[in-house]
Amino acid sequence: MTDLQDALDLISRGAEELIKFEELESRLRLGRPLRIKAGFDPTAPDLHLGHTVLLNKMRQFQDLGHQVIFLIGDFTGMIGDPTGKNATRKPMTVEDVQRNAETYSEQVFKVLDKEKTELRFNMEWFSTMSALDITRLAGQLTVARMLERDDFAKRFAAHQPISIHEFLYPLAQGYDSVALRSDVELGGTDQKFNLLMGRALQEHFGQKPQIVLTMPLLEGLDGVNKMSKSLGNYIGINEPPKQIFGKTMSISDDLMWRYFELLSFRMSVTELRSAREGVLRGEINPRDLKVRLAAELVARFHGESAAQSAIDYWNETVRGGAVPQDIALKELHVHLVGEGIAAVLKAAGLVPSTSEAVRKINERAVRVDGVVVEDRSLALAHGVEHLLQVGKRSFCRVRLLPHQD
RNA sequence: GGAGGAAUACCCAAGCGGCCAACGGGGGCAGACUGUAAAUCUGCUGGCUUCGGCCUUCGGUGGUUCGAAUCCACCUUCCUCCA
Repeated sequence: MTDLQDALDLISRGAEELIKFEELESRLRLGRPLRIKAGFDPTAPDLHLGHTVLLNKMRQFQDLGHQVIFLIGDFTGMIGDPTGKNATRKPMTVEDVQRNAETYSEQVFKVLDKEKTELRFNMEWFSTMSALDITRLAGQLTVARMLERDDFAKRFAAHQPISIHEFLYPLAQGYDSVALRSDVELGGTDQKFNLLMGRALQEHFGQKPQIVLTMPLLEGLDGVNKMSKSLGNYIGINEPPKQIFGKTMSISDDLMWRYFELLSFRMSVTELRSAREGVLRGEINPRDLKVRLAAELVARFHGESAAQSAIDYWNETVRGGAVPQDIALKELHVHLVGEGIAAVLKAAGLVPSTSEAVRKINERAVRVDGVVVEDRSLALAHGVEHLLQVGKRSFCRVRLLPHQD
């Protein structure tokens, strides 16, 4: 009984919506591994933490002993989830799909247990369907029901075009659940309509409707917009350890709780609650919690030792203000008549322009060999190695050499 | 097809003949402080510079003028209303 309660707690952690809770409860009681489905577009992915929210949930199901199905929508991907653009997507070749599937695997199995994951493609069942089959499938749904979907409703009300084929996407995604006999389907909140479609179709095909679990969209580093590559507010799972660590440390104390809830495996819900109280009482420094979160994330994608060295690096450079050890030496070719400091900073790539360099010097943000530069006419000698620094975090070791000509 | 309106720096947005490299906000960067790269406060935010200045920029192309982001013509793109 407590096992069941623990499972329910873990499954609901961070979830936006669970339809329906009682169904999940009774299905867990069956004692058999449930089939957990989540679908993904066959695009070439470059995953960031936002994507891992869903993967984490899948992983939790795996840890509870359930069967996770990673479905690549190579058929649905050709339709494209309705966006209002009045065109079907360009068909992908088998090779495209294969390549993208591999790119997925490289990243996804940093979170999921590969051995316990069933990888499927929905072309498996759609490629053999006839026009008659599809028409019959479409016969299960009414236009009115389709128009309940928010973006369809809006577009219809605004007299914007909706192509017939756009109706096929939710239909196809729903049918995937029938083909896979899924017990639970996971998706982002934006997927709710499609996920519910699975319930409707499964019922028509005599199956028990799947439980629908939606996960929220993770906010990006700014704490406001959802994490996305185009906004640049993301932490990529393939980023180097120091970057993952640093970016995590830069989130606000408020946002940290959200990240813990959705991204951490190590901090249980109860631990999290008491940590929160500790911070409120001023007994716990939020920084220390953030360090734990950052370390956990680095460890997940790069291993424990990388996490430890990221912590050490952080303590030395950010907290201690020390100069990092591993700064590459750059040899710059400059004119014989001593080049001004501003030009050298630009050549070293520390600032985008000499004007910016001059500004930074005026802001007393530039150091050469640890000494603040006061005079922008400073010229560096040739042959000697110098340590340049702009702000607290940008370093470059340079040696000036005479220009070749 | 007809009638209006709008296009300004990374984004939003003022300016409507000289005081405009262009108000303000966001974002970004830096400084101070701190318990972290959180929060808060302050500064900076086109390029080049021998620090005197110089050069390029306000959708595009021409024009008017001593002088244009600002006026005129044409072009391009977007939005709104009518059919």
